[in-house]
Amino acid sequence: MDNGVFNLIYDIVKQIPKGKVATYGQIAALAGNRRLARVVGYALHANPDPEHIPCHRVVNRLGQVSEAFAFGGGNRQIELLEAEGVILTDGAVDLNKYRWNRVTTDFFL
DNA sequence: GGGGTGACGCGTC
DNA sequence: CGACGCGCCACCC
Repeated sequence: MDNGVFNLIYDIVKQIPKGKVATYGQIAALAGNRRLARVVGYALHANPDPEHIPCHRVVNRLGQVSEAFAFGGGNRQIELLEAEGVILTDGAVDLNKYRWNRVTTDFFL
């Protein structure tokens, strides 16, 4: 079943609330090791369920979206984020404000 | 079955 | 301050 971290990554990405963004390292850290960031990127790259996996809410530690975003093609990711209320500055979001804190979210929950 | 790469992050030179 | 390599896991050839 979830023998791999892959499945876990999908589960975490699905938990990202609307209007917030998470970094690959953040997800990787929740998955077990922040070094798994590469696997996170690969997992999103596979994106077997884009309708349930908001990969567009996942950005790198710089808050910038991947230019190699093959999810719909082009900067589609940016438009999706703005549609959720996330302001993008030069293709990057303010992680200080939009970074999804699972701990904080859990605190509010 | 083995080797190389990748939508990243961080440490070190 | 800038550039390079390493580490991790999974998938492709």
